[in-house]
Amino acid sequence: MAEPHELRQKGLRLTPQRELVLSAVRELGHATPEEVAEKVRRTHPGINLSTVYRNLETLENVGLVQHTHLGHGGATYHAAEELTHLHLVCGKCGSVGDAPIEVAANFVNALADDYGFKTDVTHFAVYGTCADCVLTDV
Amino acid sequence: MAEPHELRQKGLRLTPQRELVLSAVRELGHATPEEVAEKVRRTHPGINLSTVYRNLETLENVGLVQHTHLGHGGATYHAAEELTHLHLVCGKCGSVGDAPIEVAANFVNALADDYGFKTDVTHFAVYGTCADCVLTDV
DNA sequence: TAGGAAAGTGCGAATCTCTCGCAATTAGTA
DNA sequence: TACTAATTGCGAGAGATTCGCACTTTCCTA
Repeated sequence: MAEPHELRQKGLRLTPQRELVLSAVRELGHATPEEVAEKVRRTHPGINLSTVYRNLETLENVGLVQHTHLGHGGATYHAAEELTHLHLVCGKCGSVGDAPIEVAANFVNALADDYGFKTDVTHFAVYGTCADCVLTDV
Repeated sequence: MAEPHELRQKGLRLTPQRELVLSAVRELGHATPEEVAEKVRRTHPGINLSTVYRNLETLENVGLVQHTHLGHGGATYHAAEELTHLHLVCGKCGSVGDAPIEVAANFVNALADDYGFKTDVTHFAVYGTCADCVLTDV
């Protein structure tokens, strides 16, 4: 136990709520703040929604989690170490698929070369129609 | 004047509000519902915000306008015929640049070939850092 | 061309999501 | 152990969108 907790290494105080929020994000994979709160409440019923929002923001500032936009309005959070894929959101069925970021490598390079734009492909989802719905489509 | 109005062709009733919303979207290029309402109110002060929302949705259903997500929460609306470019949103300065959809052609094809996913590149913005901010960046 | 059904509008209330202020609590430090 | 600053809980508040409902308007039909 000589090594400091990862949260402490980032200069954050170690509170039960903070740890719970972080582990909830890690366990859930994709999660909205609301879902994180719900998950945390299973073991810690008293936790406040504001606290969840604030901790997600704090954890994002130190790089432990990141958010992406999968649709409509709400952001969804991921553990930073899992953000190695992009999201394929289907507009018909609402499913969220994954694809390795390498698929977008050429696209990212083209934007960098032609526009000097440095793209973060994981921040927004890729919207469209999934394979199943393309087939089902009338 | 023998040919029916484009709204009627789509099976919609022709109301002044509807026409105003549609032409506002066309004139504005990118616009949030709030901006559309503001624009319409210059000539038709009484129009209700609910009506704007409802008409945007209706017009989207018949394919005359489309919405995209440029950031945070709010959707922005475009006339369908103008959606020929993708949006490069800078996370630092908030600027929104354009790029022709052709830049994404390979990317779109790769997703189609590998995952059967039919991508609508214009629906979500492409997030990253614009050329100016990349230079300015420390 | 008048009459009426159905679509559309205005209005206000209700939701949902997220942010803020403030007082009480707690972690980490000396 | 005592102190200070960070953190939490809670309730209020802001912004965006949706909904119900009564009234109005469009457009089809006789």
